[in-house]
Amino acid sequence: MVGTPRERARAATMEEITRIGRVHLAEHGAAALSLRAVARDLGVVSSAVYRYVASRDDLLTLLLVDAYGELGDAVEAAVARVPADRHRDRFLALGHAVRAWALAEPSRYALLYGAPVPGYRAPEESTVEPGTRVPRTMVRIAADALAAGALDEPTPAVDEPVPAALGVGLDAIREQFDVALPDDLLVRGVLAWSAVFGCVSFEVFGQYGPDRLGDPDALFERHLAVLADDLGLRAGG
Amino acid sequence: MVGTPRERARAATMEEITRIGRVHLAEHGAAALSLRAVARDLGVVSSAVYRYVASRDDLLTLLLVDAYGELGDAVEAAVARVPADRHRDRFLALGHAVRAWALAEPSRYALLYGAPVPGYRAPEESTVEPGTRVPRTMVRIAADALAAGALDEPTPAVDEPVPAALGVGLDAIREQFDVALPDDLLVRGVLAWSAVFGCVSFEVFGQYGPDRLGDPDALFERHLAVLADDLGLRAGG
DNA sequence: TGTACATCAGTGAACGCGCGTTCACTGATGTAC
DNA sequence: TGTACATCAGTGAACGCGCGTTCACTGATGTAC
Repeated sequence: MVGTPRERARAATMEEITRIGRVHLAEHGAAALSLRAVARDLGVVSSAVYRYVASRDDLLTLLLVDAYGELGDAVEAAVARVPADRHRDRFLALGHAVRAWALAEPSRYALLYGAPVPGYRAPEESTVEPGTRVPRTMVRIAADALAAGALDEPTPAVDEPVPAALGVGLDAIREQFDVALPDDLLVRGVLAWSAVFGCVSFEVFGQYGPDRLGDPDALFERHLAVLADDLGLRAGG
Repeated sequence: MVGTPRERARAATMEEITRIGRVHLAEHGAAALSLRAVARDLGVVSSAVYRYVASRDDLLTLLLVDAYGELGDAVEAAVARVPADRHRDRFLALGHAVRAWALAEPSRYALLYGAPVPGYRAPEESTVEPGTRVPRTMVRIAADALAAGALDEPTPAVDEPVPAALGVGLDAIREQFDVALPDDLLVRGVLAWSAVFGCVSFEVFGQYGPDRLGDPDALFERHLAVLADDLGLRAGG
């Protein structure tokens, strides 16, 4: 109970708009998200929504940040539930959390990781930070494992060092996430990151076909295990 | 020059519709694809398009099959350009071809591998076959390598055999693609498949952020190398 | 070869719909003196 | 404590737009005799 009654009413309406937006996203997808429909469900004339949201794109941004936040919360909570020295289990927990959230919220997942909404550009300033929470968590897990000496040295895929141009990109990651990981490991981390989301997207978006390869749980479990191996994460450590 | 003039005119118009549809897909995305807009570009009144296409969904299916076909052609041609006994290079060629097509045709790629278009269900009978050409090609590469004794035995990620329910799904793949691959290898194949598309989707859909990690070419190259290793594909064999 | 008929591409008007956004407005809630 | 004023949520009408789909129609192209 903070702020004046008016402020509280405003905050409540704001939350209600977010809630309704989530539902519409789930039912009709991002491209069909409409201010008028949200207004209808809010029980208010369409122009009234402009008191809360500057435009349709603004509403999309709101929902984008909301979804990134929820996914980020879910992933961080799942990882935190695992003891800090069980690095492989932390990685597996991250993967499971991403998949569970995506299966529970397919349309919001699609908003984040499907094709970009045509004609919409997410504003970087409000979107980059919430959008990097998952990769940040993953890089952190790898860095912790490395620091604890719990990482196997994987057979390098290529003997040559990474090209200079790629090295610059990797430096940016190290700086942004404040970790010190060698090039090869960082590249493997990026692969694990995109591979996890690749598997999840294939499952959520129906690429495995109508019969879904029989047992999606077991399939994902095995995939995570291979990716953990690629990172050098030992069982039990 | 086959068929009556009328039939040829019809085929030409059909192709023109497909061409215009591709352009609209590229410019506005699948959700905004509209029969009326296609009619406008075709220089014809909107109802005339119904002579060629039963509905908007029908047009989407047409474009879906068209895109799958073009991607399939590109991938198969790229793989065929590599000598049949250079299995790893064939796999790399597949990956490069997928990525090149996706970067050249981001909206059509999004139609195939982004989130499903809300409210649209692809008819299986016309869509499954063209949609499985890439995984079929990949499984074939692995099977050829195995048959030629050119596959390293990878360290198994898990010692236990795959669960029965997953085994059933794998049997279905073996039957559909007419290959005999052991469970573990097949699971790795599915991972490589979804990981390749995961990497490509991240790049095409902008998940790597505005600076794109510096050198996307080199990054993808390394990722492909790791995935090839995971399949046991030896360099040069 | 010529005529009667069938096929089919394309027209134009209409149906009912939903959309984002602006604008002048009413009336309730809050604030300063 | 009471009054004058400012703030702000919500109204209702309007703008101009695009959409999918149906329907009765015209007129050209093809076909059977």
